[in-house]
Amino acid sequence: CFIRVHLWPMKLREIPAPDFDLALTLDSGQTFHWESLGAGFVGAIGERAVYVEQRGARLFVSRDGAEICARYFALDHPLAEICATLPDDPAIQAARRFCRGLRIMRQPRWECLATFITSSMKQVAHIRQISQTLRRRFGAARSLGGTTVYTYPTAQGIAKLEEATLRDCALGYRAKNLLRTARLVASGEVSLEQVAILPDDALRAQLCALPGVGSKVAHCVMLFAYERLRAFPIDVWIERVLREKYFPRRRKFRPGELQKFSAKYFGAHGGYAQQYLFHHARKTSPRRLSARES
DNA sequence: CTCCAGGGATGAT
DNA sequence: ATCATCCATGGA
Repeated sequence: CFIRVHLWPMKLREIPAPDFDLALTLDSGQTFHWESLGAGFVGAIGERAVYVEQRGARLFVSRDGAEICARYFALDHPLAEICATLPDDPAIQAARRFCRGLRIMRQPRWECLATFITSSMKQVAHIRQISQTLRRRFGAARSLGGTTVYTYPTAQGIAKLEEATLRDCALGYRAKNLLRTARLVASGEVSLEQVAILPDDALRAQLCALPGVGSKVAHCVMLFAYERLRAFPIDVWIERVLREKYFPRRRKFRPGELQKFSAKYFGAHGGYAQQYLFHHARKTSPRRLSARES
């Protein structure tokens, strides 16, 4: 099977992908570097450049990326079973309908951690811009189908830089946090691989010890890079959803109270519930464009 | 112009 | 223990 992408024809391999929506998953705020190309997308999965295109319940993937893609997009997650364990309330029902085929991906640890350190108080569009700038300036170039994709810079690569160099990438105050965390990881003082054996609470504590990592970022990294499907990141969107849909009368919440409620209420696959609620809210929220209706 | 964004760290009550 | 403030930057 061939497809012509840009200049060069590329050999593709087909893999089954039932209950999966590629475009939806790539647009759900988990990763920030995939680019639309032709009928599909190009991006890097770790050190490898990949082209992937969906036709119905099948993916067509650049030749050496099939297994990597299947793992990256978590095509083995039993989505129907996972969804069956989520609470069956109106908010979840609406979010599930809207997010059919959205999967929680398995991302490389450092790349996910670093990206979410740079995500603090940033819109998705700008997180993408920061990710691409870091990749183009400090990552490795890989040519694919006539275009070039860039890997995410390693911790060692970031650790060598000066803070001012990172600030030039529009990182703002996040530059210091990214640099300090990169140096901790690059020096081996912290091993992102070794902490993977820890139970949820201990893993979260280790992640929160890193500069620029608090509760929200730690939950994101646990969910997107450590297969902790219980993790429930609470950002401004999710807090809004929880307040409106589950506590419409309440005003005050003690710190951690919503986190605790979510852990108990959404359960073992709460991360899926969170991602569905997040994406549904973000994509359907009324885009206030200073309504002039006079 | 103002408001806000997949927050975190710090210091004051 | 909770709360207030600051931190940079760009899109809407």
